[in-house]
Amino acid sequence: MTPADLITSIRAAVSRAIDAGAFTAEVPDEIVLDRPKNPEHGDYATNVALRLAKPSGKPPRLVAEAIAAELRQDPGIASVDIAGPGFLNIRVDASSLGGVARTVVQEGSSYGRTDTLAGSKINVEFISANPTGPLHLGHTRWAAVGDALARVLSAAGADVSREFYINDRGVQMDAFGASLRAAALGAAIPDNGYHGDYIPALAAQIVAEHPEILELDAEKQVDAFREEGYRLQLAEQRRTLEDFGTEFDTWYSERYLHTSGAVERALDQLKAQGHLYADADALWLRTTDFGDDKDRVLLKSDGDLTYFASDAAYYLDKRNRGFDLCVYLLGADHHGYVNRLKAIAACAGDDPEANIEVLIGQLVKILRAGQEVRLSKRAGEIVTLTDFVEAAGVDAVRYSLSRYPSDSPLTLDLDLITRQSSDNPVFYVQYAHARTCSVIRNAGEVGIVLDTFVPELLTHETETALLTALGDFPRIVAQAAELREPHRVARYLEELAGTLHRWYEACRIIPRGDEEITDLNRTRLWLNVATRTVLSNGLHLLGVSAPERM
RNA sequence: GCCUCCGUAGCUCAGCGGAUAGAGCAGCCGCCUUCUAAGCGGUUGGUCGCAGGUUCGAUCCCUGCCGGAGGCGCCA
Repeated sequence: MTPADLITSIRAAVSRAIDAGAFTAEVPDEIVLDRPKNPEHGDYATNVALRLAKPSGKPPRLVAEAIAAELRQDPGIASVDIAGPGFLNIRVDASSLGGVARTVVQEGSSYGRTDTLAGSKINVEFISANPTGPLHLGHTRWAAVGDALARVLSAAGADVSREFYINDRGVQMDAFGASLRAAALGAAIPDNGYHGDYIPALAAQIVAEHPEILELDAEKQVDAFREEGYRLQLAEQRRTLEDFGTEFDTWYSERYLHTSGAVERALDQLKAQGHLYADADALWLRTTDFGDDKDRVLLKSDGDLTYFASDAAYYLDKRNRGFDLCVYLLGADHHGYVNRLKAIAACAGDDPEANIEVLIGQLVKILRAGQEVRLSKRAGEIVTLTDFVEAAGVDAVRYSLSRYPSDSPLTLDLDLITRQSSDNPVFYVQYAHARTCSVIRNAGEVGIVLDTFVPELLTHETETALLTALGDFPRIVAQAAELREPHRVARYLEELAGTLHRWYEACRIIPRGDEEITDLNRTRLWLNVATRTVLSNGLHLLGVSAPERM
């Protein structure tokens, strides 16, 4: 009996109690099933009686009694107790609970997938860096969390597309070209230019590959440096992200928005919706109609389109490509964009609550030897994704960033997350996985096979705990998707790893010495395999490897 | 001034209205002849920023205040 099965049983019990006239109320749409913190309270608990007390006008405990009486009729339910103001504490009988292990093993790598978001087509846009330099710490957070979010949304049944918006248009590109040219010629980098260490190296590479660039006149030279630098930096970003395990379905160029006519189409569409107006020779979008604090310029009086015009066109282009929901993952410095992006959706006639969602990633700081590693150009300590991965490894970086909600500021201790010990949650979870794999190998050597499964033998308290934890996984994944909080998967895995370790200490899977193989050994092997499956599926959702040996 | 996020153990942080508020680290004490000790058990540590409100019940929701981070351009 999985938690979903139990909810079905509870709903049926509520329905029968109502039909029997015990109280009058509607059967609730949603029934909340909890895992009590204190295992003595039962395997599961529900507050459904407390919820129904008010609408039915009956005391909570009376409602609870009526539901409990019905629920006890259900085969598979061992006991139902009423506690406190009217909680139902439920114990599932061992053979029924043990069935979770079989379900997990049978479903294998698809265990945890649900259809809670089935039918929705979601565009997840993240990182979207300028192609003018290396990816830094802020990008790294989204490279990990955005990718994990996309995986979690997919697991919940959504049709997900990952997208990287290339900011390849605008004055920062010219500043980039001018900086490269200056570096190549040994001149001073312009004040508004790029001062990173990578600039001279990149300039030298461009000159080496295209010596003829030095023959061009100044203006053409800036253009040429800009375009070559763009090409190389974009390739570098793609390679870096690929090595990090984050791949995109679409790399979308801002320039393409303009060359493809998407911007004109967007202006036409917004005009048709009646939210455009002209003032002081500029063209404005009346975003204040929809919660923005000021209207925004689309076309400047000098005839240039603003970045905001690209934003509007880009959003509409995504919608025209068939996405029901556009998710934007932005850095904390962009949080002022939330209202205006939502206003774009509203101005276009969309529902800003349903079609667009903006998540803000707060700042990440890194401590090394107790000191903050600063983003300082002068000190040469620019923290790039590559630096971070070199220092800690892909798994540790991805996991460390994925186990926190992205909307809270984060401080990571480099010394801690690079330590290969239990201090480090990623190793704790990976070790649990490796341990289950080791048991599977040893079981194979002694000849234990999964031919017999006797769930009622799984009666130890650590086995009950492990089974209920395994049963939670699909709900955790669905919740992580719904709330856009992949960190819930990481926290769950840490709990599960601890539950596995405690079981492993308490219960032997493989017989000692020359003891005979019993059904208990075989059945425990099922539980071990089920746990391995969930640890592996969960780590996969975070883009972290699940090693078989450590 | 306005907007967003944050304030929970010495530190880093979980906890989308439920029971005695949790984890890891740091500190202290134990457990390896047999399935991975990268593990397990025990122990120390809290006015959940403050004050009201809503509720059977608030760390969680609402209001105000205090403190911290960030954002408020015909820049990109």
